[in-house]
Amino acid sequence: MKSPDFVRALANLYAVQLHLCSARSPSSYTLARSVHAHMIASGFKPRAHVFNRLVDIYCKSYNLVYAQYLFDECPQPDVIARTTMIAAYSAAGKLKLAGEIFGGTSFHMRDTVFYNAMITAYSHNDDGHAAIQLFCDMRRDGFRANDYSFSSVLSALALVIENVKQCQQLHCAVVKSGAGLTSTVFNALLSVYIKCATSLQLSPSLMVAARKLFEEMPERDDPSWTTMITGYVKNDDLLTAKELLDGMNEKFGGGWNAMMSGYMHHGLYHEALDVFRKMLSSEIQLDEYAYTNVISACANAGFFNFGKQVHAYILKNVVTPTPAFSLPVNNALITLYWRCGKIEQAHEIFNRMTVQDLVSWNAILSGYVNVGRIDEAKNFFEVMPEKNLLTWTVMISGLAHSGCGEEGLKLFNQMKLLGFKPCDYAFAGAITSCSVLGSFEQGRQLHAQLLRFGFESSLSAGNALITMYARCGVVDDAHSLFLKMPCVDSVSWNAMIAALGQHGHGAQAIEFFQQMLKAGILPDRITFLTVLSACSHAGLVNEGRQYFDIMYKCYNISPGEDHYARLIDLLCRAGKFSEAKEVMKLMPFEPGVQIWEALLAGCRIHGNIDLGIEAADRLLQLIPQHDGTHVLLSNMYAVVGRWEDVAKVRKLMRDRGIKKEPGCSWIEVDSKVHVFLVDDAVHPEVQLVYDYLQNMVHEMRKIGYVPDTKFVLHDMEFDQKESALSTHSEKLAVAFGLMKLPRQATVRVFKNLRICGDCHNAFKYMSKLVDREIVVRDGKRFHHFRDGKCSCGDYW
DNA sequence: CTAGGGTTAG
Repeated sequence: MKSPDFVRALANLYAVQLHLCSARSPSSYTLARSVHAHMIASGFKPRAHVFNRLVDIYCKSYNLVYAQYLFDECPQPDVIARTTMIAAYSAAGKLKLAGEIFGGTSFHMRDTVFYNAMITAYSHNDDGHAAIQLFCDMRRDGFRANDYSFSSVLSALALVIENVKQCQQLHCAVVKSGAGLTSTVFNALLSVYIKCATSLQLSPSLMVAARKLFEEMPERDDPSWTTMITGYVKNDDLLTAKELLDGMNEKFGGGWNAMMSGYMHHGLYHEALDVFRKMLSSEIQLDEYAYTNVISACANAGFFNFGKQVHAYILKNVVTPTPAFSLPVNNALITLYWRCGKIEQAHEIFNRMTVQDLVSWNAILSGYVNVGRIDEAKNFFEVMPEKNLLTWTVMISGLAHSGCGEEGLKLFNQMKLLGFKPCDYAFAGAITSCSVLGSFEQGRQLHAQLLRFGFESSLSAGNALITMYARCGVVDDAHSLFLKMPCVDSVSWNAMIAALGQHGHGAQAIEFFQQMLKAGILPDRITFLTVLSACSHAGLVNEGRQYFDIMYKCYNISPGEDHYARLIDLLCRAGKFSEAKEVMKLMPFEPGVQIWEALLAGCRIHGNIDLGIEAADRLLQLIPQHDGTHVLLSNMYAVVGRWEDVAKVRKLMRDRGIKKEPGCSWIEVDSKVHVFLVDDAVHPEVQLVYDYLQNMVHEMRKIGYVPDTKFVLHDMEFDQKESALSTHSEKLAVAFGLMKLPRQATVRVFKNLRICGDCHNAFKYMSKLVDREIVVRDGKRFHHFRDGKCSCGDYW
């Protein structure tokens, strides 16, 4: 046990120490933690001012939980502690808790400062009316409003003002009110003018009035300059903002930060960096806003090296940053690191932060989503302490882009049930989910909902819709949407070229590409990927090669592995293996997974067994557990009738525990979607369809559509060969559709697995037999079978 | 202890 004297001495020491450091100083947080720990260990109950000091430090370092804990420990918290807590709750957006403290404080304890804190709490949380009401109550109850009260209520008024007249009336009222006309009050008034200018779309006249007020102010401090410069920035007048900043002689940092942020939001990253460099070389104090702005600009613009240098500079020159300092800076750093491909470092920064807020969580979540590590992203999503609209949106679009369409849609509905109003990005994610699933009906409903929400001119949602319509089989709808969109960007053009290409309309895709160039849109690396795919799917070998060449020559885009893979794919599908090998020799890097996959797929089609085995060997070294490689290898052996080797690969797959996905098809009949599974023996129509197919196989053999020796079996054993064709689910589905649909109607099949050679043959035959179009989705591509031929020109 | 301004996540 400590003696009472010792504890008293300690208490005095604490009080002095805490009194000496500012609440925002770097060491205050560490000191508070050790004092707090000591208090708990020794059972020491300090006097109110020490409590208040600790509460204040915790609040200022965003450590609301500790502050709350201390506050609850206070036997009788005085008005100062209460004021501090109200401010902290307000900053954390917990208006209700702030209100509880306010309401639970008796009248005789209250003072003006206490009222001011609550007025500010309301106005910071966008409840202007409540703030104004409380300001009136305060004066009615006999408390004198001071300049802080006026500043607070002015910012509340900015929230509710509806027209210019009110704005000017307010100006007069303030002058007459007898408020101490301090610079704070002027700044608040200036801010009212500028907020109105921005929201009422009457910017010119109000900005002139604001500037007049600014010039007439008795003295202009840092916030005055910041407010005025921000005003111009918010009204998209960067030129005037810059002029004003250049005319400023004081060493205030706020205006510079505002300027940097303005440049960044207009995509002028070089200018933003210039501002930062000027700040560095002048005597302006760099603060967290400056660092946050510049790091964010670097992350957005891809200036990763500069960003990392700033990080190093901070670590070297800013001693022991407090959590309050480091929170926004670290949040920006998380984004910087994952954007430059260093997700592990981003994670480490996240882990090392003493406090994380929602922004930190969203930043790291986006990181994992954007590098495609969806399982880790899901884990973060699960354990997040709170979620906002952005959280949900990021997760939904992440799931959709990782192929988890069902989960994406589920989350979208969950989000709506929780009362979040989806933004256009959220819609885009949900729509992309439909593309993945091929759910045309749901996609159309989402489109209708989107219009009801007033997002008809949204670029991101529009682009997602183009892809959705295309991947649900209706290119025409995609096209008419593209034409209806009020403005389009390169993503829209890419989506449209992809839509045409995926449906085998190679020539039209190229035509669209030419139109894009004519419209003055610069093609990017995605454009070329898309164009090359289109050529490959339609068998346009020469065109594809030509576009591959101009990519670097005319547009200075160096082809990546993905571009080379498309080119190899194009050549191999056409059977030009020696040329493909030539390309691989001249390639500036070693072939990776994508290249070998393209090669193997081509070999499978043409039965080029030697090259195919080499490709498969390489692939199995690179990705030993990949099911697709095994399937392709086994199919290739099947193409040349090496059934023993097929069986060996099958055994290998079993030994390695590789399970192939069950084949599953969706077929659209009378707008209802029927599902067939490979082993769907319970489906009442299966036997009927089976007989239909047996008969069809027989007929196909007679005219040579199904060569006996080139039967490709991808999920059967060798001895099941005879029944293979009739058990393939997609063919069952088509047969079913043909029997049910009225003549001439188009049959659409949506399937996410690759179709095989015998499917392709069967579809061709069926289309001729029944004289109608059959549309089959094969991964991201489509085959249109008509009159015994396929749109892919048999370059499948 | 309270005010006015500039920041971070897609």
